[in-house]
Amino acid sequence: MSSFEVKDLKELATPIPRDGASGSPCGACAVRHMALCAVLEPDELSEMSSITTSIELCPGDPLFDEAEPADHMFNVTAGSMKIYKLLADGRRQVTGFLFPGDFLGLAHDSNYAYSAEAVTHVTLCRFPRRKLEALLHRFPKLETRLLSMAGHELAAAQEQMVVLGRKTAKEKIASFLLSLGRQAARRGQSDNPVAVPMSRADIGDYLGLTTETVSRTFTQLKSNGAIRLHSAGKVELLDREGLEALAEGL
Amino acid sequence: MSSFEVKDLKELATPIPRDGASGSPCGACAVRHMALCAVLEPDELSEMSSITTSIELCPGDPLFDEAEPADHMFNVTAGSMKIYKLLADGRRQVTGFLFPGDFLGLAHDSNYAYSAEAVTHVTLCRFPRRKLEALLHRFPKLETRLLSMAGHELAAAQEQMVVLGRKTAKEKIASFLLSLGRQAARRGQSDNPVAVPMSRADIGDYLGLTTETVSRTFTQLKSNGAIRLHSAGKVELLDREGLEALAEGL
DNA sequence: CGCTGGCCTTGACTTACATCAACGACCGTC
DNA sequence: GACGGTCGTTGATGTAAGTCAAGGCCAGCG
Repeated sequence: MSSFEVKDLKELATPIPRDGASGSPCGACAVRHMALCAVLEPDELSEMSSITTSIELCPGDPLFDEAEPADHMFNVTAGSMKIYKLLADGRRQVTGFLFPGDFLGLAHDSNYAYSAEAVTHVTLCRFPRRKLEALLHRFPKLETRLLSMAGHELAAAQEQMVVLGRKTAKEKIASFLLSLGRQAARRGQSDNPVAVPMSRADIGDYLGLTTETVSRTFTQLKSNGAIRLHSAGKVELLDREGLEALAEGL
Repeated sequence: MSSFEVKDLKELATPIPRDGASGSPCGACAVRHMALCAVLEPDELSEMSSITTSIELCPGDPLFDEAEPADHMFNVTAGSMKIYKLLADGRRQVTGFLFPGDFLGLAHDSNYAYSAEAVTHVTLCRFPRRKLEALLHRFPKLETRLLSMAGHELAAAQEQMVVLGRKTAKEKIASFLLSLGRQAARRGQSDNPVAVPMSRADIGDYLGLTTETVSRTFTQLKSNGAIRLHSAGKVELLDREGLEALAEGL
């Protein structure tokens, strides 16, 4: 089955593995090649499928909260989410945005280290933690895959530290747009114009800025001719070179 | 062999696994219980030892540079290191400080994602990447262990994003001192006074501040009576409660 | 259709931290 | 034991981004 054939509308509309029952709904999953389960053979996949529940969230719905017992792990199959941490007085740091294929819920102790919330309408696969861990031990290549994904996340986290610690507002926004674009491209979606589904407040909390500064910086880049703001959260990158130079600190 | 017996000076002075030869110098390693190799049995350990080379660095010595081919992975056995990324114009973000037991060199592609440099005199175990990866596949529990360490690092990275994105200079310094203390305690070292082996410039580059601001903030906390600066990079935490309140944003 | 309530944008003003510039403390070297 | 260098501290000033406040733009809804 080529990925060509897979990409028709009907299948894109139902990438959700359903609980139990039919052999492996994962077979038709549009994001499987990006997800944890990419490394599994059909028979292994059906085992994974058997511990999987499908979940849907509306924009703003919480998936779990920081410090809550980490009983499940998840795989985003459609839509976008944000994960964040709060300070006692309500200051918020969004530590990441998640897209189809992304895994979440890796907890280093028994509780979640962050909160997770839907940005758009979202569908996920949910795995009971203990059962998934058992599967990781049965299929070491699954663990290898997870380690590789964790390595990616770690590299992304370090990159984000550079953004937060050492870049100006303009450089932060440029980096953010380019990174959204790169992620969209990896998923085979348009990276220009790039979809920006999250609010100015979320972007600010991700970049260590206020909504006002985010807004001002967008209009500044717009007047520069570097970007154009379309409706429905689409941003067109008119001067990618310039944005890249900005993002690298040139 | 209880960890009681192990803790005499002679052995602490030679935690370095040597290349090839004698059965397993790792048996005497003071940091093994914290390191990747903690999960291995003696016979497995000697296999690991057989691919290990011991390395020493003086303060300021580079271990590897960002974008260099990632041919080796490392385990810190003594001293402290920093890892950092640079922007094109020289701005630097220190993404972490490493201490005995810490692992480094996990690269998500074929090149290192950051530079690593010794802060103090450092000893490390060096593993050829391909050989260590082979060992990971032979001993899945090694991979499980690495995944768990990566999970820890990821959680630490997210915590650091909160620090960088949303905390004031005073809160950053308070968080930093407490985190150094926690790490020291995990290694069985004093967390009060806490050892601060790195320079003001390194601290600034870790916290997204200038050396001047770091210095001023230290003196401010000193006048508050929250800390006392000793010689040799020791900082005494006089008001831990106050510092913790600061760090949490209260 | 006009009202209401989110978002987003823009403007005026404030501020925490950066920058620029001395100066002091320490340390090894000759 | 004076000298040069590095690192840390302190002071004066500048500025990027935050804060406070007001409108604008929709989308949903009575």
